[in-house]
Amino acid sequence: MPLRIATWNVNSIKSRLEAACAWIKSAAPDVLCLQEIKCETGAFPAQAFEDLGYNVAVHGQKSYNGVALLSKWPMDDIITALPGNEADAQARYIEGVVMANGAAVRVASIYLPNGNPADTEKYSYKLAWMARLKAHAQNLFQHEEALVLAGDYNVIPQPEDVHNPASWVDDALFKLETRSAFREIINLGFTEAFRAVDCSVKRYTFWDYQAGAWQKNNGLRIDHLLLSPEAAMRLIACEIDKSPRGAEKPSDHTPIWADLRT
DNA sequence: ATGTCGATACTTTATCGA
Repeated sequence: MPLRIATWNVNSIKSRLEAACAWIKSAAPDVLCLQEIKCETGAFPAQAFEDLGYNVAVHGQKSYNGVALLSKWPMDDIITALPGNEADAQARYIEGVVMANGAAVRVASIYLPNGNPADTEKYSYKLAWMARLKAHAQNLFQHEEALVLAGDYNVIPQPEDVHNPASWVDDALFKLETRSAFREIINLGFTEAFRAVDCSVKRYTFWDYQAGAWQKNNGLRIDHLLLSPEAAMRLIACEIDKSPRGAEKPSDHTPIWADLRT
């Protein structure tokens, strides 16, 4: 059995608890990285996931942001902040080592800042956060271990990852500066799992709630799994599961998972 | 052109963030 690592921005775990439990039962991920849980750590519905056989690690925050790791396997070395800025109070990062049948895989659940509007301090915060992520990833690379940085990157890597690239050139998710910062992280030696196995276009992980974006397939591919070489050599599949986005009361994101050989 | 959600509070509608 491969090790399945998934990521899903649920846009409030309170609103999505039923959908999350249903998806977990159907996709049976070993690890699920959640973003935008939008609740404080103590308010996270851990019991519901423990009942499904998962260990739970949460870094929550009132109202906004918030990330979590669910793992069928024991987790160790949990860290709940991206190093590099002690003053940053936004809950956007949690990392842990999953002990899967004796083989350790380090997994992070990432909620990278949106950054819009791009002419404000929100965008400089995004770029600073990406620089911190790069620095931290560079440190993690020294371990030469299987490492998966998964989450909502709020980055459209390439024109083929958005329905209408021309209208997104000034957006914080697609600006050249954003894509360049993402590329800098990739260039440390990561493999972006989806593009490693699938070159098809019009493949998205997010569709805005507005303007019939889902019905028209006007989406964005902004949820990614970045694999260290030790993880990438084990990659056997990566798929976007669109079904939760088409269900009742959906998140605006849908899950994406990668299977690693064990 | 607009369109939608979810959380919050001096709440029952407006504001913010996405």
